[in-house]
Amino acid sequence: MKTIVDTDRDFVCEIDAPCFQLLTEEEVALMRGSRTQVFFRKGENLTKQGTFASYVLFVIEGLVKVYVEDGGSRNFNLQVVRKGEFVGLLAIFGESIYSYSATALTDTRVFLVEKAAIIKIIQNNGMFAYHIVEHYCKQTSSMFVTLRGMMFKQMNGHLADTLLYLSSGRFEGEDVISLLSRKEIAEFAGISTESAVKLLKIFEKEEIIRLEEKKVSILNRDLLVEISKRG
Amino acid sequence: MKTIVDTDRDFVCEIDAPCFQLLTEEEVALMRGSRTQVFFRKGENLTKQGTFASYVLFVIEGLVKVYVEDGGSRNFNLQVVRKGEFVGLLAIFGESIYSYSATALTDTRVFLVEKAAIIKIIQNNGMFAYHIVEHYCKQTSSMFVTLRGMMFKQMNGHLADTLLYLSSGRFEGEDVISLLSRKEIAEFAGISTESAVKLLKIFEKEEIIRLEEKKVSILNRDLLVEISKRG
DNA sequence: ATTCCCGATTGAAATAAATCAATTTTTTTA
DNA sequence: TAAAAAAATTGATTTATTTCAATCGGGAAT
Repeated sequence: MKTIVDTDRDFVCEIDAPCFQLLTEEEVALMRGSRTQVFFRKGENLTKQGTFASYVLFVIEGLVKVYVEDGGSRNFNLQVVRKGEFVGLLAIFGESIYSYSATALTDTRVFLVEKAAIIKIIQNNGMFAYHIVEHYCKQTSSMFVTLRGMMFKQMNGHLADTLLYLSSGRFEGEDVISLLSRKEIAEFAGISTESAVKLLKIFEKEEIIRLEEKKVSILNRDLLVEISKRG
Repeated sequence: MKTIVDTDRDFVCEIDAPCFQLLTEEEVALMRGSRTQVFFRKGENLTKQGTFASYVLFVIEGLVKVYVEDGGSRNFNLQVVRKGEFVGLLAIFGESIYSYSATALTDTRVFLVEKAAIIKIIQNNGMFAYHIVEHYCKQTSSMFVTLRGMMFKQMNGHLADTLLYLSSGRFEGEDVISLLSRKEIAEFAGISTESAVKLLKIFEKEEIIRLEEKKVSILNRDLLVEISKRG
């Protein structure tokens, strides 16, 4: 991990995320004092599940895969985080242990904010806290959706959900799927790599998707939605 | 659902939950103006997944089962909520749709707080917001644990986790398991009722638990923890 | 260019758990 | 109290999906 401290540029100029507009000058100063810019190369870990979390990460540039591990070799990929979003915000409270691991899917630029600074600002600035609460709500909501999906659907549905998620507008046209190996796609769907490979072929045969190398093009989104709904 | 409005008693006297101590008189007044007391009989629904959520529920007395549904007949039970805890707080933001259903395991007394009142107080009172954030952190953390469990463990581990959770100190000695049917226990473990029944028998034979009618006594908690860890 | 290695692919076998079907027990209702 | 309904139990069967084993292919290193 290469740490490149950047004290010259102005914090507020860099960060135009909505929630930072809410800070007073005092709070900006507090955060400026406690943040550090860091680069992560593709494949490097931003957080590691179970390790002590003393800071929160805010993504400035790049894509990050968030996943949970079973300790052994199995992972389950939860989401792809992009610029303007936090990683590790959960660890602010309670045990200060990261609940999940995160690795860079592309070269990624983040800044680290001391937990203490975030906590202080949350306590002092209701509007900022409100945005943090909003973040949690969304995260938790999406966890509910994920959990329900995992509990009630089977392979077809899981893979359909994965393809829909990874090809959604959320990533502003970036081709996230092409950044992933078959194994990683399988880990998003929560199925074995072999199952993912076979099922992708089946989807291709049914003209739901087109496969070219690592690229996966969605040919029939409606049908994917249908498969997702059926479960 | 029987709605019993109770405007006589004093809000603050009733509610000694930590987060309400943080409110200013103004805020208490705001909340007092927008809350309604309601009784739910055992088995009644406090929230129904997918319905519009205009208020948040705060449990004053009783036990509530929170679960997600698949639309059909299958449920997955997430947690048991007790007095002093919120239900439906998630719906404050975003779509205002309950992400989960909740039903009373015992006769339950709650009060309903208008979403708008909660939002206003969060925005104005950083310390209160901080507590709400804490609530979300805990909820999300436990979702991560649940999700990891569901993804990586199998039946034994699921049932062990369920028994450990339901017999934990969290419920102050209340015998939660006895309130549940076999089907409901299975729904906590995320396995079929038949599997739960068979596995409970096996645990009994291995002297990990004792079964008497609906009562389940934990004889060997360490072994359950071991089974939970093994997965 | 050739070898090596890792990821992708494919089919066959194994397996965990669900479903099904039948019976017993418990609870509710009349 | 008897009858009916619901829940629990049990064993047999089915099924979805994983695991295993073997092969293929493309890029990196030599």
